[in-house]
Amino acid sequence: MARTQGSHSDITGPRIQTAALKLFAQHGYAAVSMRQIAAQVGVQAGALYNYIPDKQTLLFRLMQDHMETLLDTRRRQAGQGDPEARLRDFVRFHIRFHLERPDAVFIAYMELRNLTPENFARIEELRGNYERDLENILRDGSAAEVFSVPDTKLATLGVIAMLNGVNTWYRSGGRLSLDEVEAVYWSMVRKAVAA
Amino acid sequence: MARTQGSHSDITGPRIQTAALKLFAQHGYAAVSMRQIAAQVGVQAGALYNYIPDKQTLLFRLMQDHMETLLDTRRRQAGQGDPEARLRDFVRFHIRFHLERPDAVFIAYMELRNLTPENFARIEELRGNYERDLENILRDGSAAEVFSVPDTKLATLGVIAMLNGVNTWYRSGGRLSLDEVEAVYWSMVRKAVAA
DNA sequence: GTCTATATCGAGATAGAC
DNA sequence: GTCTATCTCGATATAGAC
Repeated sequence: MARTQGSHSDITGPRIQTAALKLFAQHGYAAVSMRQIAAQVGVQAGALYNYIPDKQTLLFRLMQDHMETLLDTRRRQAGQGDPEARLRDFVRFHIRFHLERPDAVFIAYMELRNLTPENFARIEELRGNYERDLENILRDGSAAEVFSVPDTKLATLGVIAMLNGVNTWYRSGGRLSLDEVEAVYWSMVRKAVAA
Repeated sequence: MARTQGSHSDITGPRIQTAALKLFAQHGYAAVSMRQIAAQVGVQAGALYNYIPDKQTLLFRLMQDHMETLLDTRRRQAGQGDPEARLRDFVRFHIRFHLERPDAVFIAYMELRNLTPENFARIEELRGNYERDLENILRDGSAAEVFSVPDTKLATLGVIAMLNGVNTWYRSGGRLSLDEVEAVYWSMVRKAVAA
């Protein structure tokens, strides 16, 4: 029988994360109230505080989970081979991973300024780890003279910025398939860093 | 003599815009109160409403002013010549213009979702005008076979995304001068679209 | 673990005196 | 044109019953 009260600890926790992710991405962290999140989950606002100490921690955990999933997934999938193959692999991975979770990506990007300084520093450290991955590929390729970039750090930031742009316009079912998008961006990245 | 009351219509209007620009960029539109803006200006909150009908209109005007300044400045400075010269000119202009006003750029990018649908559509139209400028350069260059891009529209978005990234890390007095940054990005863009 | 009720606070916007 | 005072609303977070 349906009940409107009772214990749901197993499902309420994840549902809070999911609801907050969606609402923060849609309206922004500061514009979303705890009441809205609770309504989306189907509980009263007070019940949220059984799962999170406060709103700030909720935001931080969303961003931390996202960044750690990014790093873990990348670590497991990262290919070997020559620098060009590794770069191609990175481009493909980055586009695909980010297109699969647009809400989390959007939040991890747009809500940095709503983190406390301590939380901000922790997220930035994770982001730095990810960027170093690409930077190493570009440095190895430059050393092997298969790439020629005027500045390894700027090339890293430039490539990531270009790839991040995909999330702002791509919609599945649009003019281009995911494979086509990957091919187009790989073509531009490859040429941009080519010797 | 100093006075704490009286008429200041000539200066209060611009000061509201300046204060709002700074505060919105720093904390986000939704997180900034009208009282904060008023305090920065040096008036009481009620006085703001002699200049703006509401907070939403204040945000919209900031973004509209920014986009129209972008389009006007570009129109006056746009160079002629072959597609490669025009592309180089665009890259240089884009980086320089955007680095000169980081707060306005940040807001025009991050606060789109806080606009009403009508205001959003008007800003997006202005942004489309700017993107078409670059798109025409890439199309002309492809037709002349000095460029080779797999998809003109995606190349446009890719280049702009890459260039926008500069604003996230550049600080004057840092490792690279503005001229060096322009040279590095021009090198990457040129190669990315080269035939 | 969730509920209802509430404490405390600050938001956007307006009214009317000066 | 700016002030003070205030209306109305909703925010985060907590307390205690069930």
